[in-house]
Amino acid sequence: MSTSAEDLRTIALEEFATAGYAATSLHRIADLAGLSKSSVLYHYASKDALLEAAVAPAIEQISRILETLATRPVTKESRNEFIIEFVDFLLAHRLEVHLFINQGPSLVDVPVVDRANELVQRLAEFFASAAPTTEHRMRFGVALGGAAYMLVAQHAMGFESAPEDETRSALVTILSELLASVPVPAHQE
Amino acid sequence: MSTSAEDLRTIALEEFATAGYAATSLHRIADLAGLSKSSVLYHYASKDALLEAAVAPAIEQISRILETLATRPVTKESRNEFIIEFVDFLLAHRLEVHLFINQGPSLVDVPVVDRANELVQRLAEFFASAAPTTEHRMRFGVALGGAAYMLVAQHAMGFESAPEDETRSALVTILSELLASVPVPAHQE
DNA sequence: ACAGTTTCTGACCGATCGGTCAGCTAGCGT
DNA sequence: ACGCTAGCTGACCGATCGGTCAGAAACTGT
Repeated sequence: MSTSAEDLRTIALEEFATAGYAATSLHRIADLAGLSKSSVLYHYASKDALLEAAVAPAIEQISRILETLATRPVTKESRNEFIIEFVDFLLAHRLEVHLFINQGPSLVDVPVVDRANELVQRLAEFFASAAPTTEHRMRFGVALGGAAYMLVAQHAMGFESAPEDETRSALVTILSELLASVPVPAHQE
Repeated sequence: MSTSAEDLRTIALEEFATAGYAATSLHRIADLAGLSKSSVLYHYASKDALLEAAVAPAIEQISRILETLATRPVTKESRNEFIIEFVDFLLAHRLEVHLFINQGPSLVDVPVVDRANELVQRLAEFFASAAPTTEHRMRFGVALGGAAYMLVAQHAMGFESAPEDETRSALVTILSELLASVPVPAHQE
């Protein structure tokens, strides 16, 4: 098993998410990994392929979460459980989420990003399904975009990153509050 | 008075904010404006200069808002007034804000963007000055990043853009709620 | 009609981009 | 010792990048 391929994925994800996909050259990724540009293209057929490999695990996980979500009925309790699950997902894949949220529209030609955008739409529908008013949809959008922004930009905002569990509980509180007033659909047992 | 220069500013801002600064070429901006790349560089000395010209009005306005903010004492009432003022700023300059929030860290070499980042830090300090806990700071970050995301990505999230006044009132409600629990500093008359 | 200025353009430059290719090097099974 | 493969590299390619420059085109006041 080669560690280089995984190192490249990690490095590329970090750079793509923080500096931007278009602004990150294969040369820079190679330098950060201590390799040559040719070696990067040996492990991954193209820059697109490297991006896909870097974000694939996050896509799979959120896709899995959404599938189990579709089976269970939507109640206040199941939604609160989901928020906790979702926060853990955001914490574990903050770079990928930041990449999707901020660069999604400009990366429409990459298939895996298209799929991510589709998943975000399904998430939005899930939350606003019972009462698709402007405010309810905006609540979800602010929660998602705000969390994604915070998790990678907190150091740029002037305060050092807090311990992980503190961040987690604060995020659960804020997102729960944001989404609490969004009604759940009426359903029969 | 030439309309070309202002057209270029508008077009460049739209492209920089949605497609990304690095991913937007001068050739594309010229095409969208119906001009040649040389003409773009006639009106603006460089790509950086074009970016600076495009975002300068937004910088000046938020800077002015922050100055008047520093003179008045911070109370619950003055903060609620400020939130409304801030929402109107976000609505009027959604593209610029989106650009700062999403691409700020990768554009540190452009002076005007550095100044914008500094202003964001002052805003964060303003809100968390009384109780700089992790949650209070995150509330402001989620509010800012979430609003910036919503205002340009709402069409990408599956629902068409709502009428402006509806968006405005929803945003005021959400941001007020997000920032309501953040205490104001105790002060004497 | 003329000169002067503003606006605009195509040709061109060096640098960098993503990507290809032939070949070097190190390890491993036999 | 041998061949095979995986990992890696520098040289090279066409395309595109931001930017320069000399000059055409259009508009101005006189």
